[in-house]
Amino acid sequence: MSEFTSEKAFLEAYSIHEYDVPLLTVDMAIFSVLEDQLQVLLVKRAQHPSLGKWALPGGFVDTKRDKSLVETAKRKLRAKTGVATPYVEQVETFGGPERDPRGWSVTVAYMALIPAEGVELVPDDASSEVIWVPVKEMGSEYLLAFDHQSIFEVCLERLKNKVQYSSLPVNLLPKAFTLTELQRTFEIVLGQTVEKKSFRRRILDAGILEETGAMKTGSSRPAKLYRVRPEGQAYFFPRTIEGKR
Amino acid sequence: MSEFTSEKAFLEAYSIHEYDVPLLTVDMAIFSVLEDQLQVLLVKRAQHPSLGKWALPGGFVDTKRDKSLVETAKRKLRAKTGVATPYVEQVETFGGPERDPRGWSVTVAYMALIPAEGVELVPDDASSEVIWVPVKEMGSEYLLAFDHQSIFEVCLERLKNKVQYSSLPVNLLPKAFTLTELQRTFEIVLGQTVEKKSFRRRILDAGILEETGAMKTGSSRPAKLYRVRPEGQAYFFPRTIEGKR
DNA sequence: TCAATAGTGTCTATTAGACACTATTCC
DNA sequence: GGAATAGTGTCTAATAGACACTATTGA
Repeated sequence: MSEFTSEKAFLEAYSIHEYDVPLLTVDMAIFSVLEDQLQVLLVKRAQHPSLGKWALPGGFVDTKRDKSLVETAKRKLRAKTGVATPYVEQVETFGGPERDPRGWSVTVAYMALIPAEGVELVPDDASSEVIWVPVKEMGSEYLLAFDHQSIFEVCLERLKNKVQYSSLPVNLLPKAFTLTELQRTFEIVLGQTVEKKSFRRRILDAGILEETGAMKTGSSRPAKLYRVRPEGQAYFFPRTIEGKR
Repeated sequence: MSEFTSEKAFLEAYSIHEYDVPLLTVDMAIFSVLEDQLQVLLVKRAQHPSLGKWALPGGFVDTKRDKSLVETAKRKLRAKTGVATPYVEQVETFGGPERDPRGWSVTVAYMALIPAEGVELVPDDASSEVIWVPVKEMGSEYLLAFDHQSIFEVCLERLKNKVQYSSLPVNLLPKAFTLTELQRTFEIVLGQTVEKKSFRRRILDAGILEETGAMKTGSSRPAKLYRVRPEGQAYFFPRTIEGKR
């Protein structure tokens, strides 16, 4: 049993600095679709360790300001992209003695989906450059710091998997979009074509969209513009997209 | 840019104790089926804070011994139950300034599924009692320390959700079992009955089981005994269990 | 009128649910 | 033979894929 008789006495004597605690960071894979490709945001580190290497954006919890881990993630994302209302989802937490040269460390990995339009990438103290990189070029062109390559891969896998049975990709598009644009976005993330009628039935029957009333004109026949219903950010379908038989 | 010219100089001067780092723990919801009920393992805390309160088992990472977070989780589980090869899955990481009186803290929550038979619950330094509690009694009978009630609820929700489309419940049974026993286990976790033929088709067509060759006798007509194929621990079905139309 | 894209009608294949049926054991 | 449980045959309903079809615009 404890040597302290009351919890109050225990807490007054408690100092976290007496223990060998792991380092804790939050990192994120921020995805968007630009130029008909799924891309991920990378920063060039302006600080030790791994100064000058590419990495996923992230950093320490600000225990003075952040009220939760997702707040830390959103704060980092807003600093880099200016986007205030991203779709953010916790993916997995990684920990071990070897992943950071400073010692036993833990990182809580998030993925975020944001629309590409209107985003302006801004470097800060922690990063000298901020860029979009097509996910197809990851692993070969860009060598990431720490274990960020494998964190990225886990986030990408989660995204690709979830697209099979959820409406997540709506978060990659601007507020109003056509069904064809939405289908194209699904196809880009899935890496495979989708049958038009099935896709439209699936999305429309799910009831996650509503017509804006406006039309998108320009090419040929105008298309209806839709927006996401307030609660439609993450609908889960009872079946996965099955693809060709 | 950094005031250090080399990463080596930076690391030599680095001390984690100069920073205001969050506390990090690992907690887990260990599930099993006993007496035809889904139950979760609770411990009575033998240490401050919240000494004497019920809690999910867990604790600090041992930076000397643990090579990863899941190792920490498995070590805690083995200490309480003696089970060496549980099904363990990371669920979510929670963090915030209010969840622990010692300050900004983070816990990585895992859930585990273990067969009930042959498990002997053993208290240790950190826990004066270790018990199984039916999940139906959680929230009313047992008030948990910290934010463990909500962590438990998230783990339970993950489990119930995943049973809809995966073969996870096979991990709640002993090595050999009949299809009726497996069906009953699914029903207990789902909280709803399942149609026999549909269930058998689903499981058998998935190819995750193999016959042991032995039969279970005792009541009336003997039933074939099955075991999980090596890679069958977590099969994902393309559709969810839909229940009555 | 033609090209291009939006959007629909409808058939087929697959699979989960329903449920009655048969099979094998113990008593 | 009857109770009890294991296990099957087979029809129906729901839905995703296939794909040809129609609709509406600009040039």
